[in-house]
Order: sequence, then C-alpha cells, then structure tokens
Amino acid sequence: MRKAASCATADMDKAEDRRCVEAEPTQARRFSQARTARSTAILEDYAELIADLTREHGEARTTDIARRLGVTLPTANKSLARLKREGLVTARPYRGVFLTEAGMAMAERVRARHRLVVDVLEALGVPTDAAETDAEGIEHYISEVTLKAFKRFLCRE
Amino acid sequence: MRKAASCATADMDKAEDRRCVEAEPTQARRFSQARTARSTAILEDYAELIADLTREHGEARTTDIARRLGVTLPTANKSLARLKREGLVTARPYRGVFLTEAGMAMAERVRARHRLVVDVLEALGVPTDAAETDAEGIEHYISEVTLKAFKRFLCRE
DNA sequence: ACATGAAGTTAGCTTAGGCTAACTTAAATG
DNA sequence: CATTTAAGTTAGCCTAAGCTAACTTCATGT
Repeated sequence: MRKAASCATADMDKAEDRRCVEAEPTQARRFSQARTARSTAILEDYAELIADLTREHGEARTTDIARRLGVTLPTANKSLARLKREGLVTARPYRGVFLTEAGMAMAERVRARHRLVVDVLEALGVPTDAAETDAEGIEHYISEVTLKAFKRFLCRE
Repeated sequence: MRKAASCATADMDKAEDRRCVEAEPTQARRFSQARTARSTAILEDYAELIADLTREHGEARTTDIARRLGVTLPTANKSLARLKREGLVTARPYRGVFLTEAGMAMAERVRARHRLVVDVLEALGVPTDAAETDAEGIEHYISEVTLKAFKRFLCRE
C-alpha cells in the first residue's frame, strides 16, 4: 500500500492527530448538510414564489412561475411535478397551482427567513439589490441556530 | 385566452404596475445567478479541499477527498473528472490530484471567502460549529459587493 | 361559434452528481 | 517475493433540473 498519507503519522503531535482524525466526519457531515439543503432549495423557491403570485394575482399560473424563475415552461412543469409528489402543491391539468398546508407552511417559513437574511445583509452595509440577489442563494443554507442569532443581532441594532 | 392574470391590469395603479412589470426580469436574473453559483459550488468545494489536503499532507488523494466530502470514491472520481475538464486540476491515473494555477487561484479565493463568512457569522453571534456548517453552504452565493461589505463590517467592529 | 394564439403538457435529449458492483493497480507485510 | 488489502477505475444505474420540439387544451375576440 501507498505510504500512509493519513493524519495519524508518528511524527505528529497528539493535538494535531486528534484534530485531523476528527476533521473527516465533521467536515463530511457539513458537506452532507449542504447537499441536503441544496436539494430542497428549489422546492423552497417554488413554494415561496407560488405564495407570492397567489397573493399578488389571486392565483399561481405555471407560465408566471416559469417567467419569474427564468426557466422554460416545461422545466417549471417538471419541477412542479416534484412539488406535487412531495405533497407541497396540488394542481389539476390546465388549472392553476395551489399550495397545500405543508406548502404554505414552507412558503411562510421561507418568506420570513428571506426577509431576515436581506435585513441582516443590509444591516451589514450590503446594498439592497446585492442583498436581494445574494439572499436568493444564501437563504437555503441558514440553520435555525443562525436564524436566531440573526434575530438577536437585528434587535440590538 | 384565460383572463389576464398578468400584472398590468387596468385597475392597478401605476406604481404597482411598474413594480410588477419589473419584478419578472429582475427576479429571473436573481434566480439565474443562484443557479450559476450552484453549479460552481462543487468545483469550489473540491478546489478548497484539495488545497487543504495538500497543505496538511503534502498531497491530495482521491480517497481522502471522498472521505472528507462524505461521498463514495467513484463519486469523487467523477467530480474530479469535471475539475480536470475545466482545467482546475491535473491527475495521472493512480497518482494524486494537483491543482493547476487556475485551481490554486480558485482555492485561495474560496478559502479567504470562507474565512470571512465564518468570521462574520461569529461576529453576529452564531456559535462556531453552526457558523462553519452554514458557511459551507452560504459561501458560494456571496457576491463581490457583499464580500466588501463584510470586510468593512469586520474592520469597524 | 369558431379560429387563433397563448398556456399547458408530453416526449425525449443533456449534464451533473449521487450510488453499487466489479475490476485493476499499487503498496505493505508476512 | 508473493500475497493480501487498500486505492483507484470503469461501467452502469438513478434522480434532478435544464433544454427543444411537437402536440393538446383553453379562452378570447371577431
């Protein structure tokens, strides 16, 4: 076998040894969480957008969803199929799209989180447009713990 | 055609009209940017990790990369093929992986950004572990403008 | 009332990132 | 030095999200 490139080589001191040995599972867990978040990011975007459109227009149409997301109609359609499968929306063919209870809950949670992220970014001096743009990517990766910290930070501003 | 659910209905005032009409391209652009960032996120993770491993062990082995990322060896292998294709790493079969100039530049940029994001989160009161975990997802969506704002914020702390 | 054009759907292709199974290569050790 | 075991590779499968092309449904305006 190839020369041990593993952390635990004899000439390393105990501290570094320990640090290295624990780096793997910890980091793997973090990446894994990011992957999970990535896979729900799209669901969250759709839920939030459907709630917005419903509020603005009284209904959420697939065309409007596609336009706002900047994707084609078939792409939106396919993604909506996933949301249906996961019980977040209901839709009958050629009719609009409606959030289920679960979908509304997700939308509400996401909306609040989005607002919070934008507010924090602006509080940190990020201009509005950049804050909105970056929030669109960032928001899906904010844990509950971080959310709470953000709230506290804004309060004592 | 179905009743116009578009923004520009007669009974809307000019302000809302304008807001709505501009919402589509703006929001579409934001989502599109998030999608772009998402597609480079993995490249950035690999580049950063390869740099770390090289610094720690003098080489970056596919097994270590896979273990740290929490994916299987074939998955890491396939992703590394993409990094090769995009000119970020070089690798000869059964030998380690090495960053190209471009790869090192990316790794350095990503490392600095990661540090900055963690520091900002901690400054906002997020505990270290959550800060590290969330940063792993967040970092890929931070624009240059936001990065600058973060730096300014940390300075005047 | 029907023609037309927009909205929606379906089929099928691509890329990406996961996985397992099976195989090959390399290196450490008896 | 031969064997065993770890590392790396290849093949092939799956799901997701993007696309275009082609088709169907719907609703509006003449």
